[in-house]
Amino acid sequence: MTNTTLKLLAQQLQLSISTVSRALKDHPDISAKTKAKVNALAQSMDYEPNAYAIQLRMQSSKIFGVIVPAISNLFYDSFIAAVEEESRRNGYALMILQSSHNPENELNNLKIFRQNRVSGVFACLSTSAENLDVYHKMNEREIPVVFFDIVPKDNTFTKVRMADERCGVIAAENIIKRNAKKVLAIFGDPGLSISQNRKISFQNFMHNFSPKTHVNYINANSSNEAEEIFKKHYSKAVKFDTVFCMTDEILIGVMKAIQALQIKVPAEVGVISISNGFIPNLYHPVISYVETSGFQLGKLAFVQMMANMQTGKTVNELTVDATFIEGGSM
Amino acid sequence: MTNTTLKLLAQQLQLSISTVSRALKDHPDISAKTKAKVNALAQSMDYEPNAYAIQLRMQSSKIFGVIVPAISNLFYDSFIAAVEEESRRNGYALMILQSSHNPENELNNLKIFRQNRVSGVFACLSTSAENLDVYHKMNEREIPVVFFDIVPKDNTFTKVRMADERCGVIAAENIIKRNAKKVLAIFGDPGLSISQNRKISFQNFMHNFSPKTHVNYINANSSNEAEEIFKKHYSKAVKFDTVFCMTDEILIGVMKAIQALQIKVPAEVGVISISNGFIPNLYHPVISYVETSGFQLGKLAFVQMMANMQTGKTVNELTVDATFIEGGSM
DNA sequence: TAAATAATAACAAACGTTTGCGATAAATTT
DNA sequence: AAATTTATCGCAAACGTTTGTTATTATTTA
Repeated sequence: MTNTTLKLLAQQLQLSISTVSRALKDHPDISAKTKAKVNALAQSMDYEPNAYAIQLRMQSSKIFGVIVPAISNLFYDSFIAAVEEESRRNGYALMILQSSHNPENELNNLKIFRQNRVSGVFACLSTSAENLDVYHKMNEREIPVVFFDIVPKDNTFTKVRMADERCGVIAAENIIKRNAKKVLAIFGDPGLSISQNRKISFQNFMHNFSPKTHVNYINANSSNEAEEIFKKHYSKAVKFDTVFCMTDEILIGVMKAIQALQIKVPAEVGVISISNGFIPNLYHPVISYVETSGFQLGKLAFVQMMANMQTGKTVNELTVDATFIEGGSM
Repeated sequence: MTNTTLKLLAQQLQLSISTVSRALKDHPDISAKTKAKVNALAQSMDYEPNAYAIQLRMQSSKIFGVIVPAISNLFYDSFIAAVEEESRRNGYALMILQSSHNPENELNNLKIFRQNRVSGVFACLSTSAENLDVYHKMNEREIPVVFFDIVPKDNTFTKVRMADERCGVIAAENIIKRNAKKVLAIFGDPGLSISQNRKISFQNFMHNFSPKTHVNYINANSSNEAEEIFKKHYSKAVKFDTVFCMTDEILIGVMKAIQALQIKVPAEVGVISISNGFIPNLYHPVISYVETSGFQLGKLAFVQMMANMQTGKTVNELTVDATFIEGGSM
């Protein structure tokens, strides 16, 4: 069965296509009687306007593109959920593609976006250092790009991200408050600016406010690695009394080690992490964490997108602030 | 800056639009020399075909719609990841919308899909008993619908789902193997067919093979509820020695109770669950589980979609089999 | 009553493609 | 050399909308 079109409706009603079109949009030129007839038939033939024809005519698509490294991810999926929610409220649909941390995929995805004339794109870089030509071209074409999470250094772009520095500081504050003597701090991929920001701010704060607290700084790229690191360091003579986990991945590894070693939290070891809250709530006691919400970031990104579309080109870097969520692990 | 079009290329090259179009698609009617010129200019002006114009002309959209209750979900996000992966390999893009378990949203989403003339839709019902008219209409319009996870009873539709009965049986088998005397079995929302299938098969198997094993059947709708249930039942005189968790949610609650009560797993209580594996791997020992992979389900759904599109209408119900993954909790 | 105005609806072009068909010139065959 | 085939390319219609302009009435005004 073929789709209902304006032409079909027009034929049935012995009206012109334009009249039908205007009637459907409640145009003042059309009489109430005609409008009623048109609407009735449209309803019964369940007419749905062809979005493609509309876009072709209107030159605007009501679709946003979203690129994430992976959809199946605690952080990104909540980001997507937020953007989807807002988009739908504003009459937009989403086209979501994943880069799998591969710049080549990212390029292909952008091509698809351009072919579909998306009204804007939310992009998370697949790697930190990357060729940004495509994005510059998008800007030239007046397709707003809002970068999130992993963003380029280039300041000609609009970016939103978590307040990573604040995260580091807040974590450090709470560690100091606990009166920690020796802490194990595990950070993520040192190649990412996120890691850098969090680490440096953490380090500075620690150093200034509690210079005598001994901190071991280590990097881990997987939860397994974090688990091993924890076990290795915990076997030393002078045990650390606090562990700081920069990511959920790291926290997972650490918690496995803690359970395996049957360590009491927070009595023997205090645990603090940076997270959106899902993982910390899986344990008893609930792990205290500095909240970085993908959901909030999504909301912010959307606001920026809309601002960009209206004001032409507001270039900006906005951050969503971090807050400390008290669990029972400190 | 305006987008590059065939017309623009044609003007620059002093050729007709049709020639440019054919050159770009390597049509035999066009000379090698012309093709070269056209391709060169297209490249330098980085021409991208307008997907909307193409769809309008071709009456087919290369886009699939996906409806999930929530994107931010351990199961659905892996389903989406799989579908996205396959779609991209086959030149399709995805339009993902979430119903938030609300039939009204589901309807709106379907409307958006129709407006965008998607080539097919992957749908997860927001509630079990639901008006299927819209879906019937899609079938009439020859838009293939593949239901997944939460599927309608109606057999005129194509459905893919986990082998829920097998899940129940496998879980029961392993509980019997453990020689359990008293078990606490916590199931999810009794309104969903998933819960029913898993519960009935579990119950039957238990009853036939180990009629003397005492089983408490309880429903829980959230992890908090599961935690309370566990605590309440564990305080009784004759303690259960094994707990079965139908969902990740339930497992999470149970594990919080276990940690709070400092119960030894598997010595004091054996734990088994149904999961895609993420949550079970967060604990030490790793929880044994019957695997239900959203990723695999996604792959299967895609295969079905393609089959449907080619053969016209293959109506079928396919299931992805379940396997037992040994952790250390039994 | 004639003229002007308001109300209603139709015409037609445009958005960017694809593609059947026709046109032209060159190359080949008789 | 005339006739036919082959190689290239252009014309024009169609896909389903939106919208500026024009045409037709009916209504009001002078």
